[in-house]
Amino acid sequence: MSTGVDPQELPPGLALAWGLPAKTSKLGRTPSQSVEQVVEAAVELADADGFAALSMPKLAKKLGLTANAIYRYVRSRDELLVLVAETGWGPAPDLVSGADRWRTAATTWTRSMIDRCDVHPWLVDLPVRGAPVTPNLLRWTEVILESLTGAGLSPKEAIQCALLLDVYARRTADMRRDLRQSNAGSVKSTTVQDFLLPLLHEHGYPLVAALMTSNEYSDDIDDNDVTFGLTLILDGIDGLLSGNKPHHTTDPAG
Amino acid sequence: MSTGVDPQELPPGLALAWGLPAKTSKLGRTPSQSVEQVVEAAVELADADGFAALSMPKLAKKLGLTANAIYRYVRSRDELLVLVAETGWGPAPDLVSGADRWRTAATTWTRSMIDRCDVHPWLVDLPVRGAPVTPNLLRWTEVILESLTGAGLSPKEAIQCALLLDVYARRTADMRRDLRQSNAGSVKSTTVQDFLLPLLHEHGYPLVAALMTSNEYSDDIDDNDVTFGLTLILDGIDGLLSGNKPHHTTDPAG
DNA sequence: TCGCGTTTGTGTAAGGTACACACGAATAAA
DNA sequence: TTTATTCGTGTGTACCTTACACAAACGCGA
Repeated sequence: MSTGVDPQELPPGLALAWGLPAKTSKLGRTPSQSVEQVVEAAVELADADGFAALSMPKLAKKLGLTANAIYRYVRSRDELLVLVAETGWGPAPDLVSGADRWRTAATTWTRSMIDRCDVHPWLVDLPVRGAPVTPNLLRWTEVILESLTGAGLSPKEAIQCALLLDVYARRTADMRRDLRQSNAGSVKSTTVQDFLLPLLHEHGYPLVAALMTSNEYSDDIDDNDVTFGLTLILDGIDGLLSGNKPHHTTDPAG
Repeated sequence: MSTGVDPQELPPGLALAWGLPAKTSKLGRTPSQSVEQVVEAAVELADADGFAALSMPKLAKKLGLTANAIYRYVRSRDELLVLVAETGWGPAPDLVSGADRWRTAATTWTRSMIDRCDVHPWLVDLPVRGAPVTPNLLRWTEVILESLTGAGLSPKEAIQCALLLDVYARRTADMRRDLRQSNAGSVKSTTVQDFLLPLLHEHGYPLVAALMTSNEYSDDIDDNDVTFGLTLILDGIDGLLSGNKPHHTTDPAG
């Protein structure tokens, strides 16, 4: 079991995420909510109105409490966000095992991340404080590490590659969401293009201007686009595995 | 020149970033500041105390004004942030030209981004609303597109690859900063490890646990690490260019 | 069984900060 | 003088968080 570490000194959410409080005393007034219910309500709130709407007063109102009462369940808003992230990402996917199936595994993993961001678009907005420390998020890390090290990568290489896949998934989901709503601030907007295109031609941005006019600058991200970038990364990993990198071993500039 | 688009309807910062106000009338009270001075002060504020300290009241106090007065120079906080980003990233690097030098160019570009994040660590914290629309940021985009299309990539491929490099640079800088400060919340903390390690072993996270104990999970990101990931991406691009992708053309799972 | 202290949850109120706006005073050119 | 523009004061709203008092529920002793 766990050592005698004081939960108070741990980072926000760590103790709660691992179910550590272990509320033994059944004394006192029974809580109207549980931590799980609070987090669940927060998730619903973010699902409905976006990450910006996830405030303590709004959450309290949704639960029929005052803003203050929330702090009996979580110590701070940061702690709540950690738990919300843990719940939002949910359990990690099951990946196929076997050294020759690492491409399938990595693809599944990355697409699962993007899928989760489609389910909970606010996942992209959650601040990332550092390396994951909660069960679900650690499981996501564990399974991709298992696939990559199983394929022959060193632990350190595996982390680097996992990070690359993670970043790629998040950013892809982010852009896809931005383009999907396509509000007035988007580059797709005719007003923006009318303003920007003359300036681009005048100040020497031929490539950006061409992309903008051909609408390739802000088109939707479809499945093929995801596959494209993913293939590129996987090919890079593959080169790393087979050791026959096209040009060099350490110097990327050449 | 520009068309008759109403600057009011443009996204925040767009008009100001392109120097559009063109304040012709010299009537009325002379402003005590200029937009450039306001933005510069905001940059200094963020440099000194981090992105969180970049608030309108604090900025006003630094300039000897009230919070309200700032809104005479920028329409909203979002507009200020757009201009701050434009100034913070600064001018794009000059890249070597020539189809056979694209690796050098891409490497320079990526390392320049990371360098900028070392100069202004808060750049990573700035929210990204969508595709860049300001002169400096568009120049960053233009130069990398020039290198990649010059090497033989299609415009759409070039954008995808540029995005990948961009994401890699930002995330690398982000992690490096997080590890550099290495505060109590970090995984490096002994308290966290004392709490987490038994749980990891108990619940079946052998790989993460091994990495954490060997301290490879939270080590600093040195130059070799940056080179590693960059090489991987560039090798992926190289495979795209030469058309001899190791395994497949479209399906990354295979 | 009853009462009491203890423990715990909740509400009220308040402090502190931030973004943003309405209005009038101050300023300086035309 | 007229007019346009900046600036300060004051206001309003919203948010995170804490301090304090009250209310409820349980265990224990009488």
